Amino acid sequence: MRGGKKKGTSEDLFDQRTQQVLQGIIDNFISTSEPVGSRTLSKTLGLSLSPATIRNIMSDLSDQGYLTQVHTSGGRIPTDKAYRFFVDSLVVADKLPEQLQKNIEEISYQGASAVQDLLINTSHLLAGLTRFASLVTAPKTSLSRLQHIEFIKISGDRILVILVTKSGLIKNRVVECQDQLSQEFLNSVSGFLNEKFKDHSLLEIRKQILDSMVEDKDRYNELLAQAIRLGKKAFELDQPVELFIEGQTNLLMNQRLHEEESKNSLISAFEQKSAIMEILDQTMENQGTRIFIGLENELSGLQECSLITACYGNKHNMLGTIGVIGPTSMDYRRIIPVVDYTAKIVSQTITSQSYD
Amino acid sequence: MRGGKKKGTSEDLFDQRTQQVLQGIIDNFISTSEPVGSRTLSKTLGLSLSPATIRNIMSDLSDQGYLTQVHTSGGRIPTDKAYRFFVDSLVVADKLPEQLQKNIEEISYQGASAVQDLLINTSHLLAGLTRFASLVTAPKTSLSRLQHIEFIKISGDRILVILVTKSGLIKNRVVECQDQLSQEFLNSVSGFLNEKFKDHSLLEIRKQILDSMVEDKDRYNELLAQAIRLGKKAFELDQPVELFIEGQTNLLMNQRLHEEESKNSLISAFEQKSAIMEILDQTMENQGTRIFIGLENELSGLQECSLITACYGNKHNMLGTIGVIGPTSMDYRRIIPVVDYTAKIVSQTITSQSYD
DNA sequence: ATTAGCACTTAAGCTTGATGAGTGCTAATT
DNA sequence: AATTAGCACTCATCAAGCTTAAGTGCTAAT
Repeated sequence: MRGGKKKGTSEDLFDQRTQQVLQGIIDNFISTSEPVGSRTLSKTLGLSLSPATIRNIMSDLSDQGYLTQVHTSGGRIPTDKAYRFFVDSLVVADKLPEQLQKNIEEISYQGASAVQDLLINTSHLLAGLTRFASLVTAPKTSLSRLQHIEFIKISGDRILVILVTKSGLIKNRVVECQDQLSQEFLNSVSGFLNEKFKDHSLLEIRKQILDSMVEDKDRYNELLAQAIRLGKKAFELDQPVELFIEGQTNLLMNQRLHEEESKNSLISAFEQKSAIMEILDQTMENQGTRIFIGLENELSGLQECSLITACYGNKHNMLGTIGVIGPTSMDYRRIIPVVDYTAKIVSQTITSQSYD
Repeated sequence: MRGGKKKGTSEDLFDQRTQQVLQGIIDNFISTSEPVGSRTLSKTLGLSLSPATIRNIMSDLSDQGYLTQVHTSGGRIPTDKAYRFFVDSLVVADKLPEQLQKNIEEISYQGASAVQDLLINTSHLLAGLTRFASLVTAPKTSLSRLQHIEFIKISGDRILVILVTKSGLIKNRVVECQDQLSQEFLNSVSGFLNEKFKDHSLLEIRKQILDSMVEDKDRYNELLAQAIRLGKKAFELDQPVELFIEGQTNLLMNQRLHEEESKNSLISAFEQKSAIMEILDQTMENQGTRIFIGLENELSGLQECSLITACYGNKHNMLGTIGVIGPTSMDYRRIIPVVDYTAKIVSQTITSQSYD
């Protein structure tokens, strides 16, 4: 009645029935993790089609790359392409059960007065709710804007630098300093820096400081000189990868990844934190939930997994990313809304705590 | 020649040969993880004893609880008791290879200006060197003595509290405060607290503050009143369990723990961080390396593992504990010196950085 | 005290055959 | 023209039976 499925071209527009069959296979496989055959499908699927008919449809789907067979005879399983199709046609994700919503909302209360705590709570929560591995990145420090900087002398030659960003991040680090500086002097320095740089992004500040060092290096104002010297130390803080990963063990214990080898490559993937950071950074370009299925993942260890991410941020811009990593055959309908809503709550919490 | 081994009593004093056999079995099992039989032993062991003789000895050892058989016939494996004997008779642990020493010494350089960083490095290192799971506790905050406290106003009603302890821990937390307090005022408050409480332990400080609140609650000195109020907030900081665990996946991937069930109970053991902390806290009573083998562990999930711990601290007292968790059949000769030396280096580094 | 010899035990590996779920293809049916 | 029934074929899984190798305990010889 509708568009013919046997067009000869490799168009991937299938009629409604084909789609239902594919859907059925995916659903079935997601819940059982077993290859699904024509007979089973004929029964579980609402449509009253004989196994033979279904076989024909499945055969077409295999040709188009939506299904594969593990063994010559033993049912078929969805490919990455099938999941992609499935996810794309998932117009409206499931509504999140109220209980889950409440669970998620709780992260903002659990004594998370600093952003870091909030993020740790979040990664706990995601790992717990999904029983997969969770990823959470901290707001990128270099893009954050300065809220406050302070120097505290804690011993003769050690100064504690405290940096608070608008997004609510608090960083501290001890720097050593050969000159003996009094606390009063340090106060003037931080006062100066606060006044001059408040609201500027850390990246910008670093740049300006480096510039002034070049230009004014023989300036005779001692305050200024020290301010620049200390400022350089404070702002050049390399950004240690701030990535919270949790629930890796969940993933390893997951029945769906049984091969020893894939587990090992997964572990080594988790060890490449900076590679993961990079991927997550890229997701910040556009808002909303993003889904990487199997081979779509750039990191080879994750190519038997799916990665679901969502960004959080305030009204001005996106700050960081949260996500989960699970088997490609995860229950997308359940997981996507969880990640989505969690990102929303994190955003809200951060916004309400930001100092804008 | 020497004390008879067949005394009838259950004395566990065996002659040298018996001991050598036990040693051989343990060594063999540690390196192969396979039950070891009389024939193998007869060959690998230097002594020229026939399998039959060795069988007799093994039989005795079984009676005394040092060996068990997994199957009726299939070699024997050492029990916890055997490892305990082995470890106890390990008078001098192996000398640590120089390369390893160097690796360990590096932890103090990797940009660890704050104690927390040092501890994270340490837990990384231990997990990496042993390929087991590592545990590191932070110095107990309540026992640490105050080096410096500071309040920074970061928005209308939010105050950042920074606490530096003598041991080099830096803690920060945001507290909310209904009264509008100026930064100058906060400076006086922190000045007051610093002066009054420097060098006191946090526990003590908290107690004194609570006492003053009872005694002086209607005192009219505003500075004092606020100092106490803020101080209460600052020092009542619950102590979130500061325990760094790393390399759990190492342990799960370890061939020696294959049963699904034991893996699961191990995972749940790791989730009970506070229980682990408690065990580690107890080890701080006496210095030196401590070893808990199998059932000696109080936490049920760890009863198929051994826990090796050592404390670190400065000249005055022990601050925290480091340790590793591995299979009972780990290579104690190699692992013990690693934990030992690492603790030594951590102690040195902390001492050199402490503000005493 | 030690050892050789022997009967016995058992895990693990291998083959075999039956079973059942699944497939592709063709021919009959609607 | 689409659907279905029928059939031959494939293959994983399981159980049964068999063999092998490593190990044990016991007894008798050394």
